[in-house]
Amino acid sequence: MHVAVQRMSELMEMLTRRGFIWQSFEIYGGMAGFIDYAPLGNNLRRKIENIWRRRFVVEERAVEIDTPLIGVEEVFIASGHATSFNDIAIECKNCNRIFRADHYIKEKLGIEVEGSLNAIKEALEYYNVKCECGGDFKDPAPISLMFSTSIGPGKGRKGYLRPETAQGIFIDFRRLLSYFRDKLPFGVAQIGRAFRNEISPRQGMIRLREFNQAELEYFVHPGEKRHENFKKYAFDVVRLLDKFDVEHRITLKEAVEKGIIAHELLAYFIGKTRRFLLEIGIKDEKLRFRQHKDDERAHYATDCWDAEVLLSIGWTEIVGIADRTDYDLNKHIKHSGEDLRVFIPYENPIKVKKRKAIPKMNKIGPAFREKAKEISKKLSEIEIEKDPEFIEVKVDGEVLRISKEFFEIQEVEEEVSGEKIVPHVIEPSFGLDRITYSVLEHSFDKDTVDGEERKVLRLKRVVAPVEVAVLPLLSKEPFTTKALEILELLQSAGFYTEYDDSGSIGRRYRRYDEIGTPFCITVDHQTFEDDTVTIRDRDTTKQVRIQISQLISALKELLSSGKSIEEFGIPFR
RNA sequence: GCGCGAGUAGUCUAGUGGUAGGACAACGGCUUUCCGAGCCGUUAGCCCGGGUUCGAAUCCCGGCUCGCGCACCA
Repeated sequence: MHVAVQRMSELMEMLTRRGFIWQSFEIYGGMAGFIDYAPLGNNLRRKIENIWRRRFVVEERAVEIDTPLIGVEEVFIASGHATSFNDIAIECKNCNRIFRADHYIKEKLGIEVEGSLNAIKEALEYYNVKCECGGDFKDPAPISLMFSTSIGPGKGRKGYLRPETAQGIFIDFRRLLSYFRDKLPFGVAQIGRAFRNEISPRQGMIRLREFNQAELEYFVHPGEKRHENFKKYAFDVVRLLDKFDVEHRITLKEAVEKGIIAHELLAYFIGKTRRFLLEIGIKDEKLRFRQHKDDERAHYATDCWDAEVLLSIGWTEIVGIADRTDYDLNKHIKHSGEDLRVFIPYENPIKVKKRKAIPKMNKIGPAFREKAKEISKKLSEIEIEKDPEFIEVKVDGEVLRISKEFFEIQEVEEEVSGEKIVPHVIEPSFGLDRITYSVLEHSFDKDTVDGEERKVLRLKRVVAPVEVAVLPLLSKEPFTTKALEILELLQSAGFYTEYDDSGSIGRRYRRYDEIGTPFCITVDHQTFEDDTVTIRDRDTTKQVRIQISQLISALKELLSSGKSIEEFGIPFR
């Protein structure tokens, strides 16, 4: 562990010095839980985001949207965050320890108590609950994990900074459904900031108060939790830690068949997530998927698997893949009164015989006047079993007893062409800051070149924040002008480049090794004889000579593949 | 939020009440210079606020940040 911590502080030092990550508000003393993405870190995160987009949006029947960071209070009352994010805490006057009140009461007294402030106050008084140390508790008080604000001038309307991006998607569900022409399954992604007022943010980029999420909400028919592309990952061997702490190294197909993973769709996203993480540079041997224990799952999830990576601080969650079922949509149906169900047509419409009450409008009209329309509507909806003397209907909250003179019972044949269901949602939710940090830690390396220690960031080429550095061998004419010409050529082709003519060539190579630049182009004496430059590979430090005219196509191919530079030129030196 | 420890230049670090020093980095120059070479020069620092004292980087109090432990992590 000691070595790991040492490594981490070395890495953090480099990340600050070279411009990946900076402490926010530094000149005003800083504030825990906030970081600035410096130039290189920003670029790295963006590249990771873009690959995520390709894998989780472009390759799926999915779209990406962008909704406000501030949400009105109603959203979080509906989602449950306003209550579950307001845990009640109790603090001991004597030993100053803080507990979550409902957990503490359950543990000590074995009683389930409602999470409200009043209920907890009563319980504490009634049972005269004391701290483990014997001390008295202070009055219980809520700790809100959501940042609150007010919208508009004066008192305004209460709002919160969103604690997850997901709610914005659920709220737009009706619009999204019609965008997808009323057909399941479909996915909706959102990449953006979320906010949690953590009590004690720690460990640099790992627990932030403002952080970046990439979430996909994948809506499916509850009976069809499958994916047509599951076969792509079915035989991938994954490391699973199930809810009983049993470790498995098995194929996803087997895991589904044995019931370790609840269904194929979750397994699909586990497989897809794993491939994505490997693609951006997470080490397979430091990656596992851990199933949430029954008492650990969030208020909304049934089965939930976290992707965890091994970092210097231990196993750390970087992705959560949860089956949120119909929890969120049902909540919003209830609170907003909107119908967020999806109509699923049957393959063949079914004919059903039903006994129904046919309203006699000529009687109902005069008797009930303005309520008549509503009453007849309610009557028609009800299925009748026997011949009743009366039927009760609820109109504007009032229960009316409609006697049989107002309707007649008939057997009707209705054609049912489908049913309305609330779709379930599978949510892969990615913590981009943690992922970015994990990629950095898994790439941070040292080796020996010509007997000297070298720091090298072995980033995958596809995520490298600087893709190619252009270096004149000597910091003078005509090398500099030629190098600047090549720089411009590469910039206009869209590469992320750096130009550097400061210090000896060896020193410059080390600079770009340290920030993970995969390739260096060097303009040397021979450049002026045959229009070639050298390309140097970061990992091997080998060089090949290549025609300047072929540089762009060679770099494009090199950066999007794992190919060796030796396929693109003649070895040099 | 509690407890323990720490905070000096971009980075790392010496300095325990009396002029704040070094290494590396960065920048400029010299050197026919392909893997952190050398030489000369330059830039640059006591986390913030208050107190004690003739005098505070140093002692005391408070805050902030970082690390560790506890708690928290929907």
